[in-house]
Amino acid sequence: MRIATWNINGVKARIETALSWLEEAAPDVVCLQEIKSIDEGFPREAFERLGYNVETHGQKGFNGVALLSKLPFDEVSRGLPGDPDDVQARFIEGVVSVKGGVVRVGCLYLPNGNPIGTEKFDYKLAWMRRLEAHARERLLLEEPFVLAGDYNVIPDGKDAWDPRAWVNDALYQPESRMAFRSLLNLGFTDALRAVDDSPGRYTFWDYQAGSWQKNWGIRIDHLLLSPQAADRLQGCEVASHVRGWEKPSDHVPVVAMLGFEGV
DNA sequence: ATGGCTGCAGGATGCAGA
Repeated sequence: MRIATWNINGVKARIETALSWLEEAAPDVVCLQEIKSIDEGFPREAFERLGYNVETHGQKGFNGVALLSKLPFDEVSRGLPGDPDDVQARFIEGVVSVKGGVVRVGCLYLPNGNPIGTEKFDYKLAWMRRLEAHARERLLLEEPFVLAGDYNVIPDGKDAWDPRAWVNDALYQPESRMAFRSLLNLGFTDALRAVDDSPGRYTFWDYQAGSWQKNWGIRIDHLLLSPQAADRLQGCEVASHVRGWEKPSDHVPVVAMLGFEGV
């Protein structure tokens, strides 16, 4: 089973690019972030034509997440628990059945948090505490569980072309990185790092300043695997070539391969 | 390398992103 995460930076602006990659890579489950669309405006038929079941959690203008799956969803839930006043659409979770069990997938768009020293950074850290609490609950289920998305966290210096350029950025603050480590230390496996610990495995290149051409990238899109999912891990790849396509997102897809009977 | 771009809402340009 191929499970992908991709911040597509606007589903309506990216529809042709998205469909091209889905046809090329044929992932079984896809976590999309920054759809920037309300549910009613999501071009679901285009994805359904490729054989996907579609579940969205959108809002007007910004944010928004979606799940695509070739297998039908047994359950779907929208929103991250822990703050009923949070109106930002940044989390959706679904369960699909495979032979002998289930796979649970959480799709997240973690707040950027810039600039530091403002309520935006406080919101980021609070959101990460809520995510950890939710993840802790889900791990009790002892299921294959994949928590995938745009974490907006650069975990390590080797995850940036020039870490010094990020020292005052919310994505690389010690508090952000510690919260990510705390989440990992619940028992998750960073899928890419389980198969490749080399530097330069970036998932984002800014639109500005020729960042792609200069390879000024960062790694901020991650798939975290529960022990039951990590046991199935067969590989993980960053589809970096997609950044060079026409009308690209500033993020590229990351795909983890999990072995299940039949998929 | 603190944004030189891009998408969205709305119908000009301001906001948000990372």
